[in-house]
Amino acid sequence: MPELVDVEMVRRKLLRWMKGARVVAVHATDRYVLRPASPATFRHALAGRTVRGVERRGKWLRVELDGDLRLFSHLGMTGDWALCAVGAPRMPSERARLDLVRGGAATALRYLDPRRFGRLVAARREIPEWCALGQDPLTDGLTERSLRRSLATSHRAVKERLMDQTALAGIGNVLATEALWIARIHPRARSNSLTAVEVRAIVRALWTAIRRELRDKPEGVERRRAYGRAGRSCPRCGKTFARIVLGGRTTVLCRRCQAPRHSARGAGRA
DNA sequence: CGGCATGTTGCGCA
DNA sequence: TTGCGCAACATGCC
Repeated sequence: MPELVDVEMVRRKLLRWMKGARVVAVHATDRYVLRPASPATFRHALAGRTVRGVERRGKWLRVELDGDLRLFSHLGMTGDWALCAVGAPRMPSERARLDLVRGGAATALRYLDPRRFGRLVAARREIPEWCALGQDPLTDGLTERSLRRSLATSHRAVKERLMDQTALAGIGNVLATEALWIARIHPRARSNSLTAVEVRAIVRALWTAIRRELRDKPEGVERRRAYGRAGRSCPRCGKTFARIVLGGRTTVLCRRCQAPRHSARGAGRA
């Protein structure tokens, strides 16, 4: 469930469910998801507090509560928040639960995460992971100028740079793969070798991909053009999509549309 | 059974 | 010191 757009959807529903509500009880027993805090510390920090708002930067959520407390939530690969009835039986993938009261009505929210790559952190100040995040396209904006600056300072593969959360926050494998296909840029192209025209194409492609996911969620999966389509044909030119591994992550590309730019010195293989 | 997965971190080796 | 590949983390699905 975990890229900028998915996390933004979770933020919106959390805001709807939590804003103005008071946390009356906390059930949290999964030490792994709460790491390194103990469940007791976590419960104690949250109990009795009222939710003021829910923010997001990149793939991190920050629930603001009174008394200057913040609940940070990262969904990892399979995390999600869901509404349930107070006292509902625990689900196998349930890692934490907050019982809430708002205007006399009692509800509960549970954090579900079968794979447990996610994290929950209650803290009185910002956490390092949050502070290290780069610009978030939706909350901070994303322009040709800002992306050019961020790409120019790295010679790593452009796809890895786009997914570097300290450079640009929220871009994951889906958005990076989609955007580079739309922009017709080879994922292994050196970040700082891109021309102004190419950077502009990536900015536009990122917005196209983000907008498409925002609009189509959650059925939009089938509308993806490159991600998850290795072995099928490129909707633009018909050539079979190739699959490579870049930075340890599966990367799908069209070798015709996304051919490496020719370099006199003989540039990258892929 | 093996392979793969929307994420992050840490280790060992250039 | 920096950068990169790779394994690990824990679990489900095909």
